Amino acid sequence: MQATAFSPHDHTHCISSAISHAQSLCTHRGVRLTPVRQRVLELVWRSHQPIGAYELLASLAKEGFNSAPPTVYRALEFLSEQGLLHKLASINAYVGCCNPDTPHQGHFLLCQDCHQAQELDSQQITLALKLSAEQHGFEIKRHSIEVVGSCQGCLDTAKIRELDL
Amino acid sequence: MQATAFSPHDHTHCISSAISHAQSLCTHRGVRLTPVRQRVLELVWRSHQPIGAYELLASLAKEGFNSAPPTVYRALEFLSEQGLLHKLASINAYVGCCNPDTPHQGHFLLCQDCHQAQELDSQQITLALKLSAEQHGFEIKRHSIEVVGSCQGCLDTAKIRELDL
DNA sequence: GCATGTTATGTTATATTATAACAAGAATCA
DNA sequence: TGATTCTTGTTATAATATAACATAACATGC
Repeated sequence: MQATAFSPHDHTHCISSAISHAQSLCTHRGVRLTPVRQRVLELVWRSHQPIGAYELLASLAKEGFNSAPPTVYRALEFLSEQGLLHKLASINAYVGCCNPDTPHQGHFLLCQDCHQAQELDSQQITLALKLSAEQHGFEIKRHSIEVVGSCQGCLDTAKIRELDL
Repeated sequence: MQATAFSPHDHTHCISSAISHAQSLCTHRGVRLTPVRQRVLELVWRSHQPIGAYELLASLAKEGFNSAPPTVYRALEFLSEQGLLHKLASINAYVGCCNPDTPHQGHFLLCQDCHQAQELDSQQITLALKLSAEQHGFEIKRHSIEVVGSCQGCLDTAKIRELDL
């Protein structure tokens, strides 16, 4: 099985690979991954959960970066435009994108227990949405799907607890 | 074709039928559709677009209702719990639910031109999501889908404008 | 180099959205 | 009627996000 946010993995590797990937992607596109932007992306990846703007801002402040809200919101806007992260509107939090090369929309599983987010890549969902929109003569520009529930790990943990009682 | 938010229709009828529906539903469930709650629901339906909490609050104030934020947020919470409206997280706005009897999740088409919202009811989408979640051992509690784009009417209008040039 | 336009950041203030906490009132019901 | 629960009133504040304008850094053609 592939590595997912919900299963144990070497997250340090995730971060460094995401950053180097972002660097080459930006170079290739002729846009600038400035220090603040890169740092914000690192912080987003470093967090094991979707992270809020003001939490990012606090981290930036500790590290001596400028720490007024526009700083982080601008960085988030840039990273979002470049497809390097997604915003989860239902929880006002941001999460790194695993696959920034191919433009796509965010489909997420959000675990309400461990608060981790797993990005989905389901062509079926995209197709079903497309068909449904077509039936209404609707032209899709972008979309977002946020699924809240419990991930496998947390479900297992809960079951084990029940047995212990 | 059925009536949709994007096609012309007698919206006054929508409102009154939604309210009377809500009334009987609340009676049946033994919960109270108090004056504020009913008025908020009416205002949501009266708006031809998803409407924000503070806009609702301003209307309530004009009508002599109490107009501190908790008033409207409490009403919205109640109505949401009863399935009488949905929140659109991506635009922080609320929209009446067409089908509050059968518990379901919000799937919406949001037109970026006329700002109207159309609720979808696609079993295919729900199924595709369910399958995708199952593959990850994920148990869905709730989900939301928000699709931004252009509705048929606005697309047509745009085409006509092009011809006129 | 350096003038110029463009992009990015700094800074202050404020807008927008939402909730906490506690008091008071109204409905329900034994 | 007293106890209980649900609902609303009220004040304050938290959390999220943007406007507006100044300054700095970079890029580009001359």
